[in-house]
Amino acid sequence: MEQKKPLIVLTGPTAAGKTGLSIRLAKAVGGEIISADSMQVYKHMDIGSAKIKKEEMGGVAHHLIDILEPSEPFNVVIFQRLCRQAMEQIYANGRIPILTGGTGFYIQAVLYDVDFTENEEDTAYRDMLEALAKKEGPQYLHDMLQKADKKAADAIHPNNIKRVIRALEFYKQTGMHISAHNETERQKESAYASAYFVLHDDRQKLYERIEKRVDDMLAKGLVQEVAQLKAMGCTKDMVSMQGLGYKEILSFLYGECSLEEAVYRIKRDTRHFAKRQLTWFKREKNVIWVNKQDFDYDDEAILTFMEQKIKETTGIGGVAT
RNA sequence: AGGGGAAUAGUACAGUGGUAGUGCGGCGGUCUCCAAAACCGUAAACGGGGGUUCGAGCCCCUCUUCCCCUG
Repeated sequence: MEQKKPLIVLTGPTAAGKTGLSIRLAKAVGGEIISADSMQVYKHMDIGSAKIKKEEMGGVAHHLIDILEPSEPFNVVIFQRLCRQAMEQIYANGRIPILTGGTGFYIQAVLYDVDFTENEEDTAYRDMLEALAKKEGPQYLHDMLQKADKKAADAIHPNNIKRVIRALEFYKQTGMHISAHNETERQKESAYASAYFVLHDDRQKLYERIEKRVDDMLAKGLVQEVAQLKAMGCTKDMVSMQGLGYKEILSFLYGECSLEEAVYRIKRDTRHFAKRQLTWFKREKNVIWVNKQDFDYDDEAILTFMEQKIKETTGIGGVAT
């Protein structure tokens, strides 16, 4: 069997401090950073996505940042493909990939080499189901799924139209049950010699930092950034405009709510988002929790701990190349 | 000081004398192609003390607090 290649994952809830730490880690370990972030892939979206600045990179190579126009679609499958390409390149350079970002689903897709059975665009069927859901109600679609894939239907709540549609689509395209497929995929082990770090902090502190960061974003000109995107022709239905901070400010710019209301929603929804991220990471196997409190918020101590763990799990020493 | 009104969950509000509800927030969870998305679940309250009544969040008295009006 082929030897597993090394992969370092550095994740955690939004505003936990991943970005800063990732640079230091990359330098210590001889790594390059791949962003596992569904919004930082987009150009022209710097402030709201808390994107790292060129001058903050400290010479460390970054991948999957600023690679798409906001009008372009993006999803796990695209991410997985691009991420694999980037990793090959990094291995070829004799360096180590460091997956950094808060999108747990994306990390999972790469780490467990999830099979999404790529198939040609079938938006027609999707659109048809969406229209059907609107007309007949969510229960109607769920009933369809009940007949096609009972197990999936039992597992998915009728109101969760997105996943009901995906399950139906999967059945139509492959003739197989997504419930069975998922079960198989779930049993996979990490495809890499990986160290999976989750950076986290006291909930109260995290929430405070989130609120402060949103205020900072506004001070830096988030509204202007979104206004420019709007002027470029960005609309609500684009994947990029579903990002936190973007959909709310867009709504404000369309006169649908006050700025105060928009800011309130950004803060609230970002807090909720951070909570969902934590829930996700709690479920992931083999994660190494890095509680900042336990290290007295000392980055040096955190780094030492991480290097130690990396040596244990991947066999990589701490010597930079 | 006098007159009037209000007091119900963290908050904003419901609640014929008969099992105290709703939204938002909080907390927990699901997730294998829109995931910064979508979805689900849960805890939590009648200001204090008397009285009337089989039974009081609701009626009466009183205390406390808050709001409005008038000197």
